[in-house]
Amino acid sequence: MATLSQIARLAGVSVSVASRVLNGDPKLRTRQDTRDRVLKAAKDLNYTANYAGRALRLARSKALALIIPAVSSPLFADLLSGATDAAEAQEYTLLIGRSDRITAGSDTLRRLVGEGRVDGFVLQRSDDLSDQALENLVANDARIVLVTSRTPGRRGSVILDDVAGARLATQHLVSLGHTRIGLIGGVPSSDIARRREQGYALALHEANLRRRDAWVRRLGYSPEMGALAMESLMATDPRPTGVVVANVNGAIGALTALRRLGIDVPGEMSVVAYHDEWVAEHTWPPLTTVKMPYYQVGVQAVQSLLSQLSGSPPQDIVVRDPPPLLVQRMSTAPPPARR
Amino acid sequence: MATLSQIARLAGVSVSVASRVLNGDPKLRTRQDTRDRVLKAAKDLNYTANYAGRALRLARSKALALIIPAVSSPLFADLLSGATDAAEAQEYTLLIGRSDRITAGSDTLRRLVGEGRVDGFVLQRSDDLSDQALENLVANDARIVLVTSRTPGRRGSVILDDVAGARLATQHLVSLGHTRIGLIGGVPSSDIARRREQGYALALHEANLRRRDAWVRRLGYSPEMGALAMESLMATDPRPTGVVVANVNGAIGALTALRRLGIDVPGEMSVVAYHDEWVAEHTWPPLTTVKMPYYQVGVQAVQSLLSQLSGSPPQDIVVRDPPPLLVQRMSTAPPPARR
DNA sequence: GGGGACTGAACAATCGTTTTTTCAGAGTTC
DNA sequence: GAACTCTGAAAAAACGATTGTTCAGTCCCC
Repeated sequence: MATLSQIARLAGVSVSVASRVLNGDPKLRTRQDTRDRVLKAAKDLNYTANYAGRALRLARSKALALIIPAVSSPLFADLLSGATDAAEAQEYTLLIGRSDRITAGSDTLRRLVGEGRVDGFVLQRSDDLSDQALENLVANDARIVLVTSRTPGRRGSVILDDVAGARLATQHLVSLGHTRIGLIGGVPSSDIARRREQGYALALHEANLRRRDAWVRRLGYSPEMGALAMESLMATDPRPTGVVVANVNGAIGALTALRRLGIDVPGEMSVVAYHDEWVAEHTWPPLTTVKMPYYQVGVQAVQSLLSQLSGSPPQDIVVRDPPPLLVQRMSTAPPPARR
Repeated sequence: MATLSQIARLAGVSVSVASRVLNGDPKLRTRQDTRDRVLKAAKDLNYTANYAGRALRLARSKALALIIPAVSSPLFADLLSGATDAAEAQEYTLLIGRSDRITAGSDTLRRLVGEGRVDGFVLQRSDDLSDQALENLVANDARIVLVTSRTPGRRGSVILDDVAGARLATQHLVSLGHTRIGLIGGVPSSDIARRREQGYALALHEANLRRRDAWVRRLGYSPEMGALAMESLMATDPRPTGVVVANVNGAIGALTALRRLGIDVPGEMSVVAYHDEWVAEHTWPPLTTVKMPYYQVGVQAVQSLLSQLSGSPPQDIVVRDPPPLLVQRMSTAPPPARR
């Protein structure tokens, strides 16, 4: 590739002038024809500023990392899109990494920033990464924004309005007439799971319904865990007539379990899932879900990170716009007539 | 972060010695205690070599880009894992990008390499990117390996044994006794789609079965297209009793269409999909698929790219190991009794 | 016509590495 | 003891970009 000095030589100017013209330095005084010569030379040689040279000089890479637990879940598509769009808008490059590789001993995060490969990162930690473990993994001064979860301390975060989302899902079942409503939630150590459970409890409370521990499972968000949880929930007596599953992938597993058990959905059991993704349209029955503004989380996370990079203190943001949206499909219906 | 010169100062040596000790330069002659002092200093200061400085000096970024069409499809999880593992093994960083953003006018690819951000990339182009368009998008000397598709010319490629895979899927239906077997394939302009159709045709030919154009659809690999194709296939008379869907996401859409039409799977219609992914276990009925060695494609692609970077000529690789594997679930069965 | 202000650019330092080259001193050889 | 060779390390250049400083010329003014 062409370098700045080649441009300068071709244009018959010094490197500094070339650099300033190309960067539009307002403090540069130059004749129009000099400027034109530089621009033409850059165009002719198809100039692109070398990334390493610039990064070295500026001590900034203009790159961010987005670390998410399961790149393969369609769920993250929105988050990814949002983050990409926001990064692109500021001419930042986005590196995507998997947080399932970020285990306690790993130095990936530290290195990414330590080497100056990225200026900061957006991290969605896996559920089993504790606050303490997290702090051990990153440098104290690392610029980082957590998404969907929080950590005590001075890190920034962007989370969903989990309480409102889970509440909406629960309210949907309530409004269909369900009175025995279960919850398949995340692992208890996760603040996300706690907020969703809170929303569930809130909706029950508002409807004067009894919240029974026997109807709550806290295993995690994978299809396998969803299936397991649903099976054990079906073994309770009386069993719930409707279940809120705090993650769509878990809900997909839950549907599979119900099918194995020969329980009709939504005839005998209604299922509503937290989060929406394309697969939810193609399950049987198609899943009723609560769509959360995941795209906006991606956007906000990157924006918040960038503002941290330019000196602002870390912020804790809750994305409430657009609000949680009930996507009604076919997995929910009024409860069966009392037996 | 600590710099090399800080290490050197702390260890009481010159920068050059510090650098060579840390890089294990075999040509360096040094006393053991000098070496020890350097290593200790590096450890104490928690030294990580600055990425930009190194990249600038070496004119290599030690980063690769993996560009795939739909990051959100679970299908790509394996490819991604393979590529990540292979890159990590060589201490390369992997950037993940979306090729749905790579349209004709885009200069992303050119810039990525032009800026020196990555040394080369692995590209799975979207189906609508022609060979010509592709060549326009990348610099002539860019190091690039195409995955799952090929291009005439001197680019490297790593593809699946699509003929064998599609043949296996078709053979499965044949062995169940189907004689009227349809194909829902990719768009005709894609070489991938052509190879899969070839495998389908081959299996039919081997079984002395008639291949009917009316039973072949070529719309693409999305759930929507799969659904559309299946609907139109069901309108033929006689209709096929089994269909090979050349992509699992399309097959998911096809199942949805069949459900809408009230056609029983596998009672009235068998569906076998090309490619496996976790969602296939959770559709209704669970999809019988042919699992292709996508992980290995990721590994090989990165390895092939790295060998290109170290001077070898581009290779065209077909991954045959492990061979296509039939994952039998519940969407296939013998054809209904003749009416 | 000499001093000052302005114009339009060049000069030079710097970022952190890597790597070739140079070099001082100690040891060896004849 | 002069001329080597080794040893162990320092010096210096280079990668490509940015940016504060310097500088040569021109114009204006009194």
